[in-house]
Amino acid sequence: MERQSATVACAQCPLSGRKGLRPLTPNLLDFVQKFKEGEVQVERGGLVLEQEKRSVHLHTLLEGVLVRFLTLDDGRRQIVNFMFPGDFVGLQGAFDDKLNHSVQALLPARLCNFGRRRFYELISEHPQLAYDLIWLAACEETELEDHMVALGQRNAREKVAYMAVWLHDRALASGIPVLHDQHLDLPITQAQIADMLGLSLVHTNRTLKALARDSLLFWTPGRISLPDRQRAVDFAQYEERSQQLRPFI
Amino acid sequence: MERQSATVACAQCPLSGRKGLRPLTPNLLDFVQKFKEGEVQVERGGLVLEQEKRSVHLHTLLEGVLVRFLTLDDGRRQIVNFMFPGDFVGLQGAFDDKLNHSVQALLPARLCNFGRRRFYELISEHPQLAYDLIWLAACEETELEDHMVALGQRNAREKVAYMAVWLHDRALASGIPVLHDQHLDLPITQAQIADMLGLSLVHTNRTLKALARDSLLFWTPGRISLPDRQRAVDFAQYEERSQQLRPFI
DNA sequence: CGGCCTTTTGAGGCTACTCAAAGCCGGTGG
DNA sequence: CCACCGGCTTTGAGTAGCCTCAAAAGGCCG
Repeated sequence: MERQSATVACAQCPLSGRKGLRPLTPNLLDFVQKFKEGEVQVERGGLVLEQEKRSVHLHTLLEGVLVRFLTLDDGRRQIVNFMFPGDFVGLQGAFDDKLNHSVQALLPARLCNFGRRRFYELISEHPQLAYDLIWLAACEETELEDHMVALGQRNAREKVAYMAVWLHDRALASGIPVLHDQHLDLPITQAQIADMLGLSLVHTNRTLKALARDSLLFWTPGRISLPDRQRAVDFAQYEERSQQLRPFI
Repeated sequence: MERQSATVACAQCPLSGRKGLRPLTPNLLDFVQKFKEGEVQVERGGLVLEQEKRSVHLHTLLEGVLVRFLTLDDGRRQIVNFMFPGDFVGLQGAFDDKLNHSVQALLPARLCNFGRRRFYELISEHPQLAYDLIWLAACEETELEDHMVALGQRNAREKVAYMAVWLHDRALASGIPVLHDQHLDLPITQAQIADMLGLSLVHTNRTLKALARDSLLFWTPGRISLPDRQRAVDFAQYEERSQQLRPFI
């Protein structure tokens, strides 16, 4: 499921220069290097973090896409967010002994490891890093709030449209290829769409069909196509967020 | 709606020694004092922050209870969280020019003001403050995730039970009085319950009736009573979170 | 007393759910 | 090379949970 992989020096961090991300200064790269404790590679479907367990590491996602979800005792699942390169993974692990959520790889992923024990040390010497982490946490909060609006206030079709546009935006903003600005290749199953939007699997399928019939969006296995983004945005009442360059650590 | 009020020195901060909160060291109190730019008092129903606007200040909630919500263009509202004394209000305002949500006072509230411009300065000199802020942000994230599970996976009765138990927990943990460990006095309208849980007003009302019929909980205007907390917890599949002392700034 | 906000109740309808089963596709092994 | 298997998608049928429209009742305040 997981395996260690050859570690890349921070100076060669694949995130430096990645579209949408604000590069770290050489000075900070040097500093962060001292905290990097190798990398993990996780294949498609593999678990990065597991709910109820405690994590030894915090991570930065170097490559790939992740899903974050909670599971109830009776098996119901709620996907709370997707994570893209540059995102900080497992922040809660720095404070709580038990994790609130699980994290799974949607695409083969590579993550950078930081020791949980040295977290305070990591942020205390360079306030810039602390500032950036708070920034990322604030972004994350904004995203969750937007997802909540979708969950609570939108109907099935609006929900799916919202999710499609959001994924497109997020992919574009983090340098995941989007062919012709329309086609996003991500292996998201209908069961996952259902678990994110609080819909049943069957109704999710029918809703996808309906949206395709109206040519609003085509969510085929492995690909999300938005022939007319603006129309989808309007339909979903999607609220555009300012796309600043995101920091990463 | 808002008015300035007599400022209290940080050394006399009403949050020091408040139940559930970890007091600041005299050293830090002194430091924070330099950033305090007065207070605001907001009456019941008054707006603390407004969506789409930019805020000049960040705040710490000294007294009272707040609701945080987003509004769609067509008027649909989604309440995303409630805030209790010690909570940091308006973190997003430190980074984005436009706020994602509005914040309204549920009880008469008093807030401490910090200048948005000096945010970096505030966290950079004392890493402890940065660390605490990241902690609070992580807590907030956990809460939102739990709310999302309620929104996406629970039915109407479970949702209401979840919300009641959660509010009780949060009130207890921040020193809001809960009579006999059962009765929490909070003026939450059925419309607000509906807006938090993604239910219609009518159905919310019927659900409350049904829960009262089963003696699971009594949510009368102005008061939430839980005669048997454990039964409500089980019914809602409420997940208990570790209650550590929360930091505040 | 009148007006406004909130709560309550009734009736009818649609959205989304459950149960069930078939089709599809890629992978595996005989 | 083909049969088999498991995971995912698709479709049908019937139903229940929740919604909308509508209106009355209760409570608070000027």
